[in-house]
Amino acid sequence: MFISKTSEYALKVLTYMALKNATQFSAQSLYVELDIPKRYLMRLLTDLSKSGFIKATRGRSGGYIFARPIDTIYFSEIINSVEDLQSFEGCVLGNAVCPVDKPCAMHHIWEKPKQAFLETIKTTTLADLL
Amino acid sequence: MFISKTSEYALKVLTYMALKNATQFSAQSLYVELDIPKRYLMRLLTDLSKSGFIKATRGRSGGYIFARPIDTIYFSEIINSVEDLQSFEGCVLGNAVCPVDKPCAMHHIWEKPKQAFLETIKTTTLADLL
DNA sequence: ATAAAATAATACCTACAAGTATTAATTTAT
DNA sequence: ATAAATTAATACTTGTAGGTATTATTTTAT
Ligand code: FES
Ligand code: FES
Repeated sequence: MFISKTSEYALKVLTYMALKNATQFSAQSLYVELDIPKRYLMRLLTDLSKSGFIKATRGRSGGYIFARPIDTIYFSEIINSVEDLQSFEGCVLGNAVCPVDKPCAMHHIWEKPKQAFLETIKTTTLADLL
Repeated sequence: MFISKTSEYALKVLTYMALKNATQFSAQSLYVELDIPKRYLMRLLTDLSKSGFIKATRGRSGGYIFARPIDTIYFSEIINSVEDLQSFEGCVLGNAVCPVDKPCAMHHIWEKPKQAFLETIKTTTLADLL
């Protein structure tokens, strides 16, 4: 499972845009390139727009462009905008946070993969794809 | 998100049993210890039983015991019994597998956390908790 | 024998993520 | 001005993981 389908879509869209280096992307053009249900994609684009990653211009020759320099957009921020990143920080056996005094049975074993994941998404930006 | 709630429950049950070192566990006793909805837990226990991790004995003084030595039970096997481990092996951007010739934009970045996760669950058994 | 205490099977319900449909608003080419 | 091409808003539908309810089966203490 790892991340939600919507996170997957969001990453797909933004990584595509980051690599393609076009000035503007219409929902239609993204739809034909990426394998995401059209209407779902369109709503996602508005969401990503509201979240401040991209900027929409409406109307006949409209579309989306990045709203910020891509070296300021961390993967953690993208994922966090469509699902709760907190669920990754917490305990794998369900505690809201890892209690420092009394960690769960899996705490130690879980530490490495958990940190690898969090560190990767927190220290990597879209620009690192280039 | 990481793993499903059901995986979480399965791990919770089996790690608890592995550490507790009692000869037998009733559904009731597991219910009062672990924070899992009772009926859901009961169904899960039958599932874990069918999967061969534990063995049920019915009747008045029944309950569950491990069906195999716990140093043969890998976390990967537990998770795989309640959700599809394949979804972790595949591409983070949705391809069924990572195409060796043409990996996706995130493939390189994703490699480390992905391997950390898979390696941990594939090389660790319940006995390693002791 | 019978009742109690346990697991098993089956069916149903619920909440939420994922997906779809419809209509509105905005911009620009003509 | 008008129509076309785009994004935005809102509401609805679907699929499925998670959770509940009911009844059946099995075993053992009495
Ligand atoms: S306490 Fe459970 S993972 Fe840290
Ligand atoms: S091809 Fe996407 S993660 Fe490997």
